[in-house]
Amino acid sequence: MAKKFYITTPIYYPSSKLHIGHTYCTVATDVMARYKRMTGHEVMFLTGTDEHGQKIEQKAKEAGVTPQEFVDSIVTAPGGITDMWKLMNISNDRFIRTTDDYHVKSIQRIFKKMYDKGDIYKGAYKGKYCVPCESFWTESQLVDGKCPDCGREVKDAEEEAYFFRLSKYQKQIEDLLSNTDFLEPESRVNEMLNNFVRPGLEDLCVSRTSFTWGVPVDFDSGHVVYVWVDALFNYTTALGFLNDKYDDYDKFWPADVHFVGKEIVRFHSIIWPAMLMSMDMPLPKKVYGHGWLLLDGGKISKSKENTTVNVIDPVILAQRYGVDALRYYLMREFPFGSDGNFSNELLINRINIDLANDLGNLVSRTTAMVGKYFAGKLPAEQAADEEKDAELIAMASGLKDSYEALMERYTFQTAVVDIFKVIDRANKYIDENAPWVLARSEETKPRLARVMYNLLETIRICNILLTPFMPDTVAEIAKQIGSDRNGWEDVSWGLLSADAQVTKGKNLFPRIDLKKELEELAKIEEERKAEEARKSLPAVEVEPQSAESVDFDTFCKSDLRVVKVKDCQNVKKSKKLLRFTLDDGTGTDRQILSGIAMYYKPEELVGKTLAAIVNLPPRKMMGLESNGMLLSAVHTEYGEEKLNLIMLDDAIPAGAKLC
RNA sequence: CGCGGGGUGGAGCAGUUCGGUAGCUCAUCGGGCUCAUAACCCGAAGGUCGUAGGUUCAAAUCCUGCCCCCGCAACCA
Repeated sequence: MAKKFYITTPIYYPSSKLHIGHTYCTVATDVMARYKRMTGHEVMFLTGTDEHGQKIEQKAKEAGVTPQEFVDSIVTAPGGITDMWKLMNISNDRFIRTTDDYHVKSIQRIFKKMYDKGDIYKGAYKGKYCVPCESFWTESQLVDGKCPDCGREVKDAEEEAYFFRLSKYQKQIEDLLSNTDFLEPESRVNEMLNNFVRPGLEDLCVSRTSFTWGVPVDFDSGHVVYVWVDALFNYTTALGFLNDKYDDYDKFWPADVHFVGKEIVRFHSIIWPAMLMSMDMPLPKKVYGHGWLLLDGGKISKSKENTTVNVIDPVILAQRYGVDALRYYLMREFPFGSDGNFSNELLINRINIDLANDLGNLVSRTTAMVGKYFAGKLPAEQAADEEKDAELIAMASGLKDSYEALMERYTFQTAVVDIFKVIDRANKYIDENAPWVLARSEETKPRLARVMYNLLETIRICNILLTPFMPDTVAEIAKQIGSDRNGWEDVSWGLLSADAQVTKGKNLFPRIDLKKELEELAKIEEERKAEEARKSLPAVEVEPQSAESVDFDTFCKSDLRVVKVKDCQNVKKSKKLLRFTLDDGTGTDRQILSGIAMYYKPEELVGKTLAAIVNLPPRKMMGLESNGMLLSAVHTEYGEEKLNLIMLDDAIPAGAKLC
């Protein structure tokens, strides 16, 4: 009976297109799944999408479609997520959508079960309520104690909601994290314990009444199941837990490993096991929190509108360089557990150096020589191995064990690096033996044949081990060296048949002209961005005028004054705040903080004449006091917010009143 | 004292678990080869491993203080 292996990616939230960060996680999972299949396991590889929630509901509304139509357009439509995984050669066995009928039914049953057990109870979600907006806010969401949407007063209110007794599992979770290797890498464990577990776990709100796009609580209409129960249990419903769609729960649960990004480690290492404990279900054997791909050292974000940071489109990269090159880069460039940099330059260099120069070129020169010297077929007559062949053969033969150990620990980077050490050694071996010299005399032909055989054999072994990373390339190389022994059990020296038909094929990885290519990419990116902006967003938008009137006396209470900028500095540790020292005509400097650092450099504002309201109550920001507010004009251009300070004629003296 | 990650030749990284000659790729310089994708092979120069102290026969690695960078959080009148 084959050993079982169940592995999952997170289910992604399809509020917009996925980016290379999602690709990274999914590729890593795919590599692991393929590795396990290769080594004889019966694998279940699950990925999918988490399609409920307020944000999707909102986005759909904006787009003028139903939530279901909205998620369909991102998940299953041409060019959607399922297409993307096909393009990336992802070998998932199943794809779950939380809107799938069977999942919804299962979740309702799970929710009821936890309720019946008493681990889910009805309580009240205390907060601030804004009557006109009909919305709930938490204390921290309020702006100056008022509704962040409309700015009106809010009042204490309670919303009925269901809670999960997370606190009940405090001890067990603490024990699970601190005494087992449930969560890896270890650096994440401390983070969880210090931040969340040791301070005390609070019961978790698991239902909402503020939106409807979710799994309905079937015994209490008006409530929908909030993300935790809905999304996390996907790992079991996709196996048929409490539904009839599938029948693999007993076979595959518990999962061998959940691969997750570090931002959701918390949910998977605290909430998820607690809920499973509540359900008396076995826990997954491991949760592995991988790192993030950083762009120029900064986080990739779906919503980031910052102009200098572009969201990398994996589709474009895969089309230009090939899926395998991209997959290889993602696994090779940095360790799986830590953050790593992504840039087009790093990617192209990696492709050129490892794939074109080392691997591609090795295959190319080897197959070319077998073709040239032996018409594609090595003769039976071969010399015995010599002393100087030993190192190459030993390296290639010894690779399997270390590779296996590394893959089992998810150290993909090192596994790949080790393979390439052997590939490097093979290139050196060619130089040492100078086959072109051996080819000059009939006498040395048997030796030549042996050298070529050793090269082919080295390539064959490395090639098999690269299978999880570059499935297409591996098949092509096997074809070129004429190998029909390409399985895990074939990773053993000397199995290539002596008369294998070798064919020099196309270049596996053509070299890329770095400079030219970077220019091309920059051009594509620019065009794409301009196009998108023009297509989907209006050139200029302004906020609609207020319907509410303000009486004259109230307006007159605002003391608006002309001020001169004496000094302006960035506030340390803040991206948004500038600290102004102003002359307001009183003779005493006035300090105002303004969140406009994204729009202005401090030095360009010194000496300017601006307008400010000066009789606002003082307010502290980042520990500094702000006395008033600078006036500026805001509008939106192609979806991007623009801000201009109101600049006045420098002839106006400081302190002049605006009325 | 909010939490976490990090600072290693010009660039990007490994090494830190379990102290013992500081390693890889690129870039630079010199040489070799001509089978191959202007690629491959050899050699050289270049590092007080952020900083100050401590433990030790021995510290990039263990301990303590400090500085700087990044992410989360907060803030954005």
